[in-house]
Amino acid sequence: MEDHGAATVPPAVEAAWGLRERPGKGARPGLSAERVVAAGIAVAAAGGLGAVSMGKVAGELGVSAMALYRYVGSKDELLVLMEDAAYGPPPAAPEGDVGWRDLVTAWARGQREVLHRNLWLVRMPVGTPPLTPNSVAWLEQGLRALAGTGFEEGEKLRTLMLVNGFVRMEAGARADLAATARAAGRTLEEAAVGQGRLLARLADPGRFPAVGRALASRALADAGEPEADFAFGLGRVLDGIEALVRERAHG
Amino acid sequence: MEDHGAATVPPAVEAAWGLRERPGKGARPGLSAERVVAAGIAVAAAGGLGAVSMGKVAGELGVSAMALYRYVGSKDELLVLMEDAAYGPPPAAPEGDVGWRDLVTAWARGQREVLHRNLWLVRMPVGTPPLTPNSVAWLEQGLRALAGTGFEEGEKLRTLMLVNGFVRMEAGARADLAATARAAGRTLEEAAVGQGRLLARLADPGRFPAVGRALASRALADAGEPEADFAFGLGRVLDGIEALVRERAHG
DNA sequence: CCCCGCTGTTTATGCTATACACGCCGGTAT
DNA sequence: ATACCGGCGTGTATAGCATAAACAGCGGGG
Repeated sequence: MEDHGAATVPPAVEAAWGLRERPGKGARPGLSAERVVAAGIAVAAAGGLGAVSMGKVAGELGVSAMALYRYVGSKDELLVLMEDAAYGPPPAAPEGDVGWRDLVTAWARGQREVLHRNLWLVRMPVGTPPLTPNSVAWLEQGLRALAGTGFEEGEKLRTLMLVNGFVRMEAGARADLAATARAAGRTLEEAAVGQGRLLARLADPGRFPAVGRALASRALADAGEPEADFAFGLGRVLDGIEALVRERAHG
Repeated sequence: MEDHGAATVPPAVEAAWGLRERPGKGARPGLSAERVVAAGIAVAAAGGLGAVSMGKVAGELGVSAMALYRYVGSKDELLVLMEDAAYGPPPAAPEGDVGWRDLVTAWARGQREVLHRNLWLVRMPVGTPPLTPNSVAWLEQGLRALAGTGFEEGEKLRTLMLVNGFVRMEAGARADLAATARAAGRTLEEAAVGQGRLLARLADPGRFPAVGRALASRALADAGEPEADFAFGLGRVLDGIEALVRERAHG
């Protein structure tokens, strides 16, 4: 059992890659890891990530809480499997003669769509780097999108980190705004305006003149436009990448 | 008590701005919100954010758990106050005739330093948009840094979101790597290499050729260099901003 | 002077993850 | 055909969590 240097595989990762051995000796399982994960996703979709408890998930399946532990090693493992299942495989890359910019845009929008479909993903606590099958598939897709840039491999990885980070941040901000809006029973734009008014009440314009100026403009209402937020940020990021691409190609 | 449209102020926010009324009628308090928050930060610094429980924090102060509720309305409120206190006021902007790029760089590095000083901040669940005093002060500083760009106010806000998102993401990735490294008792670089070897074992190079290529290069070892990661990402973001600055100035 | 209100505490409730031991069932070896 | 054993789902138990509710003491304002 020489481990000497190789990191141990987390059980959750082994499960996701389907490396669980099924001895086929005893009684047939009445459940499956897939059904447990699906039930977990259902609970999260209905009540948010905070509503995911082993008891609730088990209730969804008409089963006792402890039964789940035959299929997932722990709650954390369940969450990792839920994340992997929710992402799913990346969408097919755009066909035809498209440049890296379109490919990366599609990659980012695909992730954004996933996060929008299941908002609980945004609140998922970050654990290990991507090691589950679909995460690797997304990484593969991203690396392919950058194939035409002439970047070194390390630069590609860092670039994807940057894009992914932006997508997650934007989705998080939107989820926050949506949550406060729902709590107050208002629309997204009303919530954004309310946040601005609240900030204006708390922040002394003498001490915070720049903040006061930003509040005086209708900037916060604009910030409630999620599509514009996303397009702006992604545009900046892509412009920054493009600058490096040009430098590599010409210099 | 007309609320008509103005969002209600979360108690945590009121507390942070020091708007709590002290009736001064009964017995003198033996504690203070500041001491509770400081104890919470101490617990988080020692055992991570997961170790922060009302009981542990109270124990740090030699007091019963319920006593804390005289000073913080809930655990969530305590976390918000901890976050605000940990960020503290932003550092002074660089003196002299420096451009927006240097100012934004200092702003980003300041945040990075805060996150590095208290790693638990990275795991902090995101709640409402920034409404606490120090958050507003950082926002003020960021807006001032962008004063020379000619951006509209909304563009400034979105730009700061972008930069802040990158800083948080990079810190999160580094914290993850550090956690796995510590769990395995290895250095950061060894952990990065271990992750790569693990990925290589799981991901079939036939299905994931681009990932295989990235692994074949020493890219993952490079990715273990946090300073290079940060500089690369921030450089891309700033280049993207600069492209828009030039467009605004010239067009 | 007295009492009200604020202090910290004790107690209790309900929820959480999960270790442990059990009864059961059915495929497999005999 | 039969016995058995390993995987299955369950019931019970523990420890930790946030927080509601009721309580004892003390000190300054009426």
